[in-house]
Amino acid sequence: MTTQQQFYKSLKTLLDKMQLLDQAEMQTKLADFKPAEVHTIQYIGQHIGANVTAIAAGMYVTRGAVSKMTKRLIRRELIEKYQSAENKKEVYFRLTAAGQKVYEQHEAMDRQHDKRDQVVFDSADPKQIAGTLQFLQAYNDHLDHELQRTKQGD
Amino acid sequence: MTTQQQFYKSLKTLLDKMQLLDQAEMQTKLADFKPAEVHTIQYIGQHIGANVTAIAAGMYVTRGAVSKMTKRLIRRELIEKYQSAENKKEVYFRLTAAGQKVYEQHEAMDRQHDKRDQVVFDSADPKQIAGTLQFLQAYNDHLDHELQRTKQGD
DNA sequence: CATATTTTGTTTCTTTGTCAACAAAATTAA
DNA sequence: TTAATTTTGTTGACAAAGAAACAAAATATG
Repeated sequence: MTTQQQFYKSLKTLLDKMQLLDQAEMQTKLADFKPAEVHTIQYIGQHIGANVTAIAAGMYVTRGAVSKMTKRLIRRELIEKYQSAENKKEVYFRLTAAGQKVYEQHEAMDRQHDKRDQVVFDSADPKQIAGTLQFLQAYNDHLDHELQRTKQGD
Repeated sequence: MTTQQQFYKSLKTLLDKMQLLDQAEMQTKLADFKPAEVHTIQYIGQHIGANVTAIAAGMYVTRGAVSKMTKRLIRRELIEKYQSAENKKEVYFRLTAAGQKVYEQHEAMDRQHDKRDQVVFDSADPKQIAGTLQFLQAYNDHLDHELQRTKQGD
């Protein structure tokens, strides 16, 4: 296996495992809400005033997916939609009080996960961590360019 | 944003972007096959003799998902199922000639992706890459322990 | 300004996966 | 060995996301 393949596999399984752990906890602590609902609430909470297209781009899903999910969250009174006077096409969202509560519960869970994995960061060489972040950033930048290229090139 | 949060976000978006790029290419080069079909063919090609449960564990999906997907691949004559004399309960799979062809096409694509991203590995300090792999491995090991713990603990 | 083009959001249909219930086989316990 | 338990694979109902077609609004172009 090449270094690249090893890197990819490590990355992939790491996230798979995180998701497995997170999901198990979510089912107990936020049982009334589907993972995708919580995920969307989190994104809206962190990006107030984002429209459907922006949320879709940020979450790497289609606008259709966001449209459906926000509709559901509105029905469940976890978010509100609003529009501006200048632009009657775009739709923006904000959390309701109930949504804010879910948001905060999820944030608390996130901090709990950070604590759970703190030992990994504590026992690693700070230089190694910094190097890892730097490498991930470089890879991300490269893929941004590639995505840009495919958008134009085809 | 803490280092951990930064790390997680980088990881997540990196894989999102990879998937975006890969999917676009798959739709042109392996248009007759759905992404999940190709993915399963790849796993079976790399793990000959794996049963449903093993495939599910390896791909981080449920046995139900594997059962349905393998059924479809058998119908499309891309894989074959077989059983052993010793164990009449477990079901194993192997690629047909047609499946092998898809497998090889996908492997070729993978090598192409490696080439596409080679520049990232070439321009990074080898020590940084090694450190990154090491850190990812340490994190993976930690999560394996955590998963073990939750399986016992609840 | 008027028209063509693009952007934005929604909807329908399809794909993919989970969960839970189940039957058959294998394993463990009595 | 027989009975209880666990493992394995399958199925049906349902959840979530993608793709494509569409209408309304905004923007660009002549």
